[in-house]
Amino acid sequence: MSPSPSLPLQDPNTQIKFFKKGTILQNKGEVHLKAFYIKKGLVRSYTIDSKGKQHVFMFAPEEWIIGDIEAYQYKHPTELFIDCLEDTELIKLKIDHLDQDQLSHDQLKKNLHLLGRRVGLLQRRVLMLMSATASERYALFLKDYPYLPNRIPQYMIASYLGITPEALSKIRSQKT
Amino acid sequence: MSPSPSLPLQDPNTQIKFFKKGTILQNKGEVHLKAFYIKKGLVRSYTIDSKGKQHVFMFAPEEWIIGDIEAYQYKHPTELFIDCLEDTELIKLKIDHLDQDQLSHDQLKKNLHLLGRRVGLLQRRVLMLMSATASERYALFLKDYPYLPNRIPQYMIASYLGITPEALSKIRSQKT
DNA sequence: CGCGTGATTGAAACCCTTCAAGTTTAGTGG
DNA sequence: CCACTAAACTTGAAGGGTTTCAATCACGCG
Repeated sequence: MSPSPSLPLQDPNTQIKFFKKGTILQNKGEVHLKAFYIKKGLVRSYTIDSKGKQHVFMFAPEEWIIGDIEAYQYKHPTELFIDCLEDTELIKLKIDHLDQDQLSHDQLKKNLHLLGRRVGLLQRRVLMLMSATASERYALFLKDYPYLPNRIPQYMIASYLGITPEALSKIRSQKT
Repeated sequence: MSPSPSLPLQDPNTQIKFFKKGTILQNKGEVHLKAFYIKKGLVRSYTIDSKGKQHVFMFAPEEWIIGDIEAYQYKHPTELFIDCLEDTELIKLKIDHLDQDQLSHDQLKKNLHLLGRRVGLLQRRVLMLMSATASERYALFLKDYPYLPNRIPQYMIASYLGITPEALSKIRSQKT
């Protein structure tokens, strides 16, 4: 799984901003949605369900874009928190630049390509969540994102995979 | 969850085709991918995993588009079967028309909108699969697609929800 | 050094699956 | 239109993979 193509959605006069590890970039319930292009560092989006449990929706390392397209599309407050897992350097994007009129033909095509890749990733994820056991999920994660595990605490990986930290720990100990 | 916007991706000289219930429109492993705009009827995509189990990826009733964007984006043979659950009237689309050069500005925008909605749906689905119990999943399905249950066999709904037909049957008997 | 966060390990509980049988429904041909 | 057969749904018992809960361990950092 390769990263997103280079910098679509870009507003010519946006500037790079820096945030320290732990900074919350977006809170659940916000209406003015944001999207971020990550230049350096690592960002995560997650939700907290009705039972108070966290679920990691995605990780965004260098060259990825993160945001809540669902909330934007369906015009409701976001379900997603977004925060920095490392000191991060990013570009703030306006999510509604996705399909605005003034965008050039080329920019539209770039955005299309970007969304297409996102759809592809999500399709894989859905099929994975429906068919794979806990240890299969972890194996797939290692294969798709070999460079990520050492940058992310295991309990967050477990959350991304839809299993508990304890289950992941046991899987890892068996695999030796 | 409302249907897709009216007919993007359209090739002016494509024509409507008719298929009988049970017709397979696309087989797993195919390389020349197809996409379909459903005018009337009901179509489904599904995969068969390494253990031989079926998993319904999506249902496409009237005004929806169905295809394997993942396989198209990442240039590999499709994992998805596509077949008709009812007698169906559809328009065959070329999936690589998504971002082709000759498309007009307006068509590109329509396609962007379409993909945006798809991303939104998939995001909801992922979070649902990670956080919801079997009976919560069924409740969400009824809420999002109230018009579908009486057109689809229950074992396929169960498959879409990532649970067994038996589990769904028991949930339904309790909810009385 | 000590505290806090994250990882590990084990036992019990649980939800869902699996397997099997029986029942209902739908489709088809006579 | 009925009879027959296959498909779909239901129901129950047993089993299993994960979760939950709790305790312990490891480690980085002030």
